[in-house]
Amino acid sequence: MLTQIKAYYKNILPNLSEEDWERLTPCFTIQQLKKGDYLTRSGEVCKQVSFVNKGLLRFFYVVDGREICTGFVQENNYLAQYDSFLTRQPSAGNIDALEECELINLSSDDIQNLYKAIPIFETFGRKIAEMLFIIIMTQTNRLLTLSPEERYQVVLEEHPYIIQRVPQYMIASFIGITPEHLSRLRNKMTGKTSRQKTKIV
Amino acid sequence: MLTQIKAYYKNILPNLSEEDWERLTPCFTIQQLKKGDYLTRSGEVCKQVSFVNKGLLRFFYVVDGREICTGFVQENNYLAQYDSFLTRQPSAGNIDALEECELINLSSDDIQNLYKAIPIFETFGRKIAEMLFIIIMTQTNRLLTLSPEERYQVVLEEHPYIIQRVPQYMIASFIGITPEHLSRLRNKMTGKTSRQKTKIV
DNA sequence: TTTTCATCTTAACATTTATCAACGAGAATG
DNA sequence: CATTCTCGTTGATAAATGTTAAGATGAAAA
Repeated sequence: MLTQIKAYYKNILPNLSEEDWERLTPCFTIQQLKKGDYLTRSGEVCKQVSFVNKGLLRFFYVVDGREICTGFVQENNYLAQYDSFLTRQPSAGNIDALEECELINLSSDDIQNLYKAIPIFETFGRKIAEMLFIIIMTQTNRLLTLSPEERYQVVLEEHPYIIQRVPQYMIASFIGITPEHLSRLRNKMTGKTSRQKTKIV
Repeated sequence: MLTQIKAYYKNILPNLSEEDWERLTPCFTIQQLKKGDYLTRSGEVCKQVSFVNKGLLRFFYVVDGREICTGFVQENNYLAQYDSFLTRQPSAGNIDALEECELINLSSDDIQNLYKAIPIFETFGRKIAEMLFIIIMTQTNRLLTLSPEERYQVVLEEHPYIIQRVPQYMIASFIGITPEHLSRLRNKMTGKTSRQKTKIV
């Protein structure tokens, strides 16, 4: 059960001792989600972070009755409604399961205690925050510097798995266009020789 | 000289001891920038973080010969080409001074040493990363969920100082439109009664 | 199996936004 | 003072993208 998450911690914290790991594991709780289940809903305060042991989830907002995806998280990554988690304010976003999921959770309270009790865990928190920052900054930069077609191309190249597991209309909102428009772009792109254009990030 | 930055640290780390502060200050170096000077250039690896003691700077990319602003940082904030700083890879972005600036710098090497030497400094690093994450995540969400007009409205409401100190064409690229289009939106907006629309984040 | 539902595609049309060019105001410079 | 230069505005036009509606396909459900 904990094989993957232990490897994840060891990768970020090569110096993590067996003792510290043993102090960590009692804090873990397991959560199962079925396809379509919500992990967090708009208006809630997020009080945990989840390691995705199995499955795939999405972040999304509902604007004017439409769902807009802002991110996807698959196995072997950490996931939370971080804005809400960090600010302790209700989030406007939702997270739900696109597939059957198995999560390993860590509560806010436990995390705060771990920060105090295990110095190296503070490093873990910092590195997670730094990773998330880079991911989200990359996305922002792409929204501002790339065309929709280029953004789709990047998704294809960097996250080929997403194409397999996520409906196209979700990808469309993720790159900031309508499903119909993405369909046309795809149609236009097929058969093209690989282009070289300015790519930021 | 260090009044502002000390208050900044004390705010983030209320428990910061006078001793720890004294170990920190020798690492600071002062940098002056004139309007138009670059702090970091595309292609460079960022090896420091800067506290803005005075002035205003912008992040920007050059795409197809055009400058696209992705952020602004004014006095009393930390600033760096963080993607490059964290990954130790060359950045595609630039930072330059929109006004005469005074910066208080901390080098990568010193930061790494401080992480080891002063445990509470690790907390500082984590909180900075968390703050940056929230800022940039908010921007991404707005690019995906708000119209250009709404995005401009948000800038007006949240950063009225930016309007005063930054040329409009930079604001335009920051919210993802052309200067001409922003000019038209502003024209259209004047005289309107305050609207209430769905606002995410 | 049949039926329903979700997803993707396509077309016609509308709207938004970009492009290109010109002009004017005001600041900076000589 | 005259002269650039930067910046914002406006207009005409083009391109990109959204909207609405319809149909096709295949998966899920009855």
